[in-house]
Amino acid sequence: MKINDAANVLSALALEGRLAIFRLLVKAGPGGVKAGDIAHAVSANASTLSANLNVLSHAGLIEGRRDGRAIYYAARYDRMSDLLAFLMDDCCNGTPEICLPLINIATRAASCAHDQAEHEETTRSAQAASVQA
Amino acid sequence: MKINDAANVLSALALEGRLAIFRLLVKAGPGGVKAGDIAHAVSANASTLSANLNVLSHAGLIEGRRDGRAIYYAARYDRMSDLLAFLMDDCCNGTPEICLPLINIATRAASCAHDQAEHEETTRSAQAASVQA
DNA sequence: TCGATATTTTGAGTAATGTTGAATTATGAA
DNA sequence: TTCATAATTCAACATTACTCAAAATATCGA
Repeated sequence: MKINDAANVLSALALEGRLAIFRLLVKAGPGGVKAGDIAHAVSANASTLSANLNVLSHAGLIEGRRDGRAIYYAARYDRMSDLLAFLMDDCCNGTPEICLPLINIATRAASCAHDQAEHEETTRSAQAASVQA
Repeated sequence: MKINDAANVLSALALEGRLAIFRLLVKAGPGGVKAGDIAHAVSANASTLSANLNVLSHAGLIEGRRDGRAIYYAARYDRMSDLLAFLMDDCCNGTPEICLPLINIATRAASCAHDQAEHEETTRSAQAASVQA
């Protein structure tokens, strides 16, 4: 990912209303949510919502698929992870030992995935995974 | 971290020029970089730079410390990790198994910290750390 | 104190962004 | 075909954001 691309994605997320939309879609999962339901959930005017969906869409963060008269929007996790990789890169290439707080949240996220995958010893593995500072 | 706070931080990073500044400071480490040197590195006008440093500063992403007539600016890693934690949270609370690409970059980042800390078997541990999809 | 250096603040001009109601397009059902 | 529903596009407006030169502030050395 290039820096201007990253700036574009960040800018798409930089408005509270759009960030709320994106988070809703991340939580909702790959099935997506109808535009109308999104509008209701974040209490937004229809045209405002449409404009904001368009911005998120152009940034590659979400995608829409038509089903009847509804359009379902879903988060693109790959794009999100590209952004996070871009943001973390500098830390790795620079002075990694400084980035521990950042690394710790990454580790916590990773353990959350394992917990989900394995369904066992949730708390213990989360603690064990944490890097000590 | 609240959503409006997150939107604010994202908005501070959402301009290519500011993102370049922030990345420079992340790479530079806790010692920071003189404002003048930043201006030279990103080839920015002095007042433009000052305005942008101010935005990053208000977002809590950097902080300045005066040393003689120079002011050194340094990245605040804790703030950055707060943001990343905020962005990853939804994934954990929603449908974690979907977030694997995202989790993988987190794991890679974590292993990069371990590599730095332990200085051994760099490639093997990075591969082992990766979650299989 | 005076001059030089480093940075910020101010003020102005320009560009970009966000919001909204009204009109439009697309789909499905009677 | 005609009507109702779902969503987008359009056009206008208000607001905010960006950049820059010039002036102001702060610090240091002579």
